[in-house]
Amino acid sequence: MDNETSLRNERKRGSGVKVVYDILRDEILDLELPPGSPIDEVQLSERFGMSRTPIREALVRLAGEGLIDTLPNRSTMVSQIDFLNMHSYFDALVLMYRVTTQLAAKYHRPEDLEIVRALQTDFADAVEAQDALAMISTNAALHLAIAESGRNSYFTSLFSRLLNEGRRILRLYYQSYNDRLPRRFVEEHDEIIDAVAARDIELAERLAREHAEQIVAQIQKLLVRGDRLDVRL
Amino acid sequence: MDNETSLRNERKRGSGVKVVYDILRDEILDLELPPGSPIDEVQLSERFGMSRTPIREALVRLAGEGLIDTLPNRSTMVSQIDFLNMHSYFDALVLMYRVTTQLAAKYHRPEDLEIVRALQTDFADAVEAQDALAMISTNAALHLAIAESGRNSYFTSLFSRLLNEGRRILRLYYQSYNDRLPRRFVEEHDEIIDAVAARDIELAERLAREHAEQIVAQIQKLLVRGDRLDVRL
DNA sequence: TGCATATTTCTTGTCGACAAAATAAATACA
DNA sequence: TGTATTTATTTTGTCGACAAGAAATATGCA
Repeated sequence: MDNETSLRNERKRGSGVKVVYDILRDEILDLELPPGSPIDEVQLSERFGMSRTPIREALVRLAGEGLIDTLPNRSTMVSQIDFLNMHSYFDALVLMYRVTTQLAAKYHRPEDLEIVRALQTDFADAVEAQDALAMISTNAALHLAIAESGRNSYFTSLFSRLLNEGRRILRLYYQSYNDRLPRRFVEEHDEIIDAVAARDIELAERLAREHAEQIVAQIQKLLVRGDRLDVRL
Repeated sequence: MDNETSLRNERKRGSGVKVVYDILRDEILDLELPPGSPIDEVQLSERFGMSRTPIREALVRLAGEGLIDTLPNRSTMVSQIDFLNMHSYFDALVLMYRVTTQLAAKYHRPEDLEIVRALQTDFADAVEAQDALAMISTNAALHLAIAESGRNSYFTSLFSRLLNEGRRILRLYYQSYNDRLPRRFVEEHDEIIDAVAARDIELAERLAREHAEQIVAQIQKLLVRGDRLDVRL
């Protein structure tokens, strides 16, 4: 808290909203603020040492992404994870894995792969170090980089939303593994990247699908058993 | 302008933001506010008879959906239609047509089809009346209803975003037809709905794809010739 | 004591005003 | 006259304060 209030007077105009937005977003996605946590504007304005106006703007943006729910004239709280519609989430996630990887195999440029490979190294390091939070974020960054090399901003932004939403679920998931993840994931990533680099569109799509479906299957073992994951196009 | 200012004193608390948001959104999507139009907060606050605060909140939400662009500390304007990345748009649109229709064939319930059929009637009426704006909105409503009967909120919301974004392009497109649209579209809709009702998943997906690709192809004839529309999964 | 109504408290929604940033206009100087 | 610097204007970002709605508490009455 001290870190934030100390910035009170050395803040650039317009930066406040972004700071609040980023911090709250991370706290929500990392389950530091678990679903259902009340969000109080005055409390936040005291915490960040600014008036309610910029806080409010950050909250509006978070609400726009569905991360918080606002009851009119009443309280606002961190939105619940929708376990009932989890199958929707998994369907969408698998499809986006497939589509973005496939497009990456088609349209990537050499310089994209450098970034991707660097992020894959980061992910491997995180697995080696058994750092769950780092695994989640580097994994997301890696797949987003692949998606971006496919050059379709609509798919990328939906994928990004899904991966973020997933951070909340994955946080639970990784915990169940005692924050240890098999190296197989690292190898699968390598195979996917190789297929993309070789521009083997079908292989890239198949590997991405298998990768995604396997992750989903493992998560589902932990959750209410959804029985509707069979997207075939 | 009078309509809006007259509501100055009879407004329910909290409703202002929604009103401003809805109106501006429609004006942008219907090209009443063409891309690049400057958005002035004080001007809007005078127009709607309220302070800048609720105006600002509406603008933040619009910016969140990419409908306006905000230059920090400077002007904010209606965002440009991205003709350069149009292929991305078409790829995403076609895929969403396919996925949502396919899921509808799988998971729709009888009561969903009543709504869908009613909206199809509305669309047919609009075509008959040669009312371009009505065609655009009823067409979007119809396909969204189909999507919703597929019960995947992630796909539905991306599809909704795409159809809205499309309203700006379609507005140009329909104009090129002199606001007349062939009845073929009505027939194609009927076929799609029948396939969904029969739960013929493959047929529904194929018809939706053909429907979408045909529309896209016709739009592309009007635009910068994009050469990257060949999504095959 | 139990329930309905009134009052208080608490949080959000809105407002008007001020300050900072950027742009446009004006002035000074060569 | 042309350019650089200074000043004014415009527009956004932030603030503190107030009002409305809802929830919590207190009061009145049977």
